[in-house]
Amino acid sequence: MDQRQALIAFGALSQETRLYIVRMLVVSGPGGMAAGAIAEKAEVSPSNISFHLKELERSGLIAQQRESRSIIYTANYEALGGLVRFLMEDCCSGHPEICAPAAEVAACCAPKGKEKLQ
Amino acid sequence: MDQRQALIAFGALSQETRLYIVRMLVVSGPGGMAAGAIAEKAEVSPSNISFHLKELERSGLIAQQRESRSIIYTANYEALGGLVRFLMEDCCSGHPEICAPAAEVAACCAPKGKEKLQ
DNA sequence: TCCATATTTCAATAATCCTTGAACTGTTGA
DNA sequence: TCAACAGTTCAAGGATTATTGAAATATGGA
Repeated sequence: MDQRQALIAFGALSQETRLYIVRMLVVSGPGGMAAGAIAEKAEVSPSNISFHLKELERSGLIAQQRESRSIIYTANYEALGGLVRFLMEDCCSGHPEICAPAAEVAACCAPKGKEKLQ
Repeated sequence: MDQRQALIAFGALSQETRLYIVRMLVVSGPGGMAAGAIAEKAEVSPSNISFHLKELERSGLIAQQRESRSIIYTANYEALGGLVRFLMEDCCSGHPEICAPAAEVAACCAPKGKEKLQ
């Protein structure tokens, strides 16, 4: 994740509908969701959801794949991780204050720590 | 950090000059930087830097304090940490892929791990 | 008090982004 | 092949955001 990509990603996340989509797709997992289902959940028109999905795909935060008539969108976990990484990249130059809360959240994903899912 | 704040923060970070400012302030530490110095580094006009600094302050990602003639801006590490946390909040619902890289970066801030600064 | 410095505010313009509805493309089943 | 379904694309308009330069505010020193 370089600065150019990060700028696009932050821009993508700075719009209500798009932030909602990303969070929905993160939760929905590798199975993803069809564009229509996303539109319904987000309560926006097909053409509008298409506009935002396209923007999110351009940012690399989500990916698409056709499945029969539907187009399935999934979160790109690697890109999201990269963005978090980018945001924290500088913080270790003497400022653990930023990393601290991140480390805290990350802790719940520790290999052995699966007991506290959700 | 709620969704409303996150939206504003992502919007704040989605502009080149502002992303540059934030990264500069994170590195510059608690001492911060004067508006003029920031403008010079970022190579933009005083009125333009003022516009962006105001936007960043509105987002909560930076704070200001007057010091004699200068106005000193500093990064708000807590807000940045909160944003990282917000971005990762959902990922533990079965998707350690997002947290993994974050945990990796965060690791360098571990209490005992100060040997690997920068 | 007056001037210089440091920065902000304001108004106008330019640029970008979002929404909408109509038309278009691809896919499936009758 | 045709109709229905699932989405996308496009153009127009509205809304928001960014840039610019001129004027205003605040501070400190002569």
